[in-house]
Amino acid sequence: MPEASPTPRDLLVVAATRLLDDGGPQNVTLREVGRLTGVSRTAPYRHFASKADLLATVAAGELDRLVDAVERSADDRDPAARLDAAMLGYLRWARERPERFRLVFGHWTEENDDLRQAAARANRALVDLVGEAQSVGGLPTGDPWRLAAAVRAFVHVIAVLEQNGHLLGRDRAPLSAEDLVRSFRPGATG
Amino acid sequence: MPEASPTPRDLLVVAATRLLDDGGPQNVTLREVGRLTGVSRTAPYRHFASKADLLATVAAGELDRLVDAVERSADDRDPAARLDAAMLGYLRWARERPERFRLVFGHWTEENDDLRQAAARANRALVDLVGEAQSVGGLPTGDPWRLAAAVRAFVHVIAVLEQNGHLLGRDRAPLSAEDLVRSFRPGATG
DNA sequence: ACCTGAACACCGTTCAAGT
DNA sequence: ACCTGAACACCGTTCAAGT
Repeated sequence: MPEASPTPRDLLVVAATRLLDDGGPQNVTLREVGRLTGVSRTAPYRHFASKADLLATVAAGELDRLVDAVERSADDRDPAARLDAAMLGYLRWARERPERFRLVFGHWTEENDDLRQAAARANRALVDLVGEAQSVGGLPTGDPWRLAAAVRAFVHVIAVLEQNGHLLGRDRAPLSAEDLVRSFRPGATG
Repeated sequence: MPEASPTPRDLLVVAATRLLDDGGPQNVTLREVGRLTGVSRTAPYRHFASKADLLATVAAGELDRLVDAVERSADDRDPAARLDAAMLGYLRWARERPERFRLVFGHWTEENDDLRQAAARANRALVDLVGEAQSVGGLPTGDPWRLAAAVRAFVHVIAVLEQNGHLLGRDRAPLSAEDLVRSFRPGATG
């Protein structure tokens, strides 16, 4: 069966994502989003309540894609290596799409059902990965939700630090984000 | 001797900081900064090249204050507790001034000499604290610069995670940022 | 169900001119 | 050394009106 043809709404999201990649949320203007999709500059208001709502929709979609990318990174790995591979996949996604990464975890969006559901899905996927790692002995036992929070915090922090240049040395070699991630060996999480 | 009376430039920075606290960088408009200080809306351009330059100046000043607050937190502590106290001071500063914290480490400013110098001072202060902790056995030996980078990364990450709500659980108790900071016990740092 | 055009209240920035 | 006022090219958002 053929691809469902994209709705006007989908086209607006695609255009907004392009503008986001080009220059961050400030570069996303509803007027330009309209122009890029061949409609007037007020047409986006037929589909989104505001610019913040449009950005929240973009963020929800990108969070889903982040989860997909992380899960693909873990595929085809032996069980012991899956969590490490997933963390490296997260890091790579953040590095290759810095503006989307900042949008997803930043303060540009509004409370929005799409975004809340995407966040819930993302958390569920991570808890599954962590539970799996526990079952093959790659992580200590304990509340998987709590351990997943630690994993998420750790890898997220590394990604943020790398984006903000905190890992760079001026006269010495930069710290490797990948090395830092691979060094993650949590103790008990009582 | 009396306080040096604030220059027009200082007043603009104060007004910008107030607007920043109230609503983030988007809430800082040069027009309103001018109005708050009793000058016209284009007067700020006599002192700053652009809005980004004004924000970079604010960021430089706030980074200095962050360093001051961190050093005050470490004062009057026995040597073994100084580094922990400093990290908790960093955390508290970030929590109490979220907009300034995001500005200092965010992407709203321009390359700017004030900001570069403030960053250099901040790093020097942290390397000193780490060297001191090493000398009393509170941290493993090794390149202090490299270890300082790890400390900075760790505490910064905790602060970011807390601000972004990554430490909250829906049905369970939130992770304590303070507990996480106190759990920082680095191993060898290659 | 989707779009348009005019309008309102804002922005950052430049520039000629003033004291 | 510092400030003003007019102007330009933008914004997000609303609304009456159209198909």
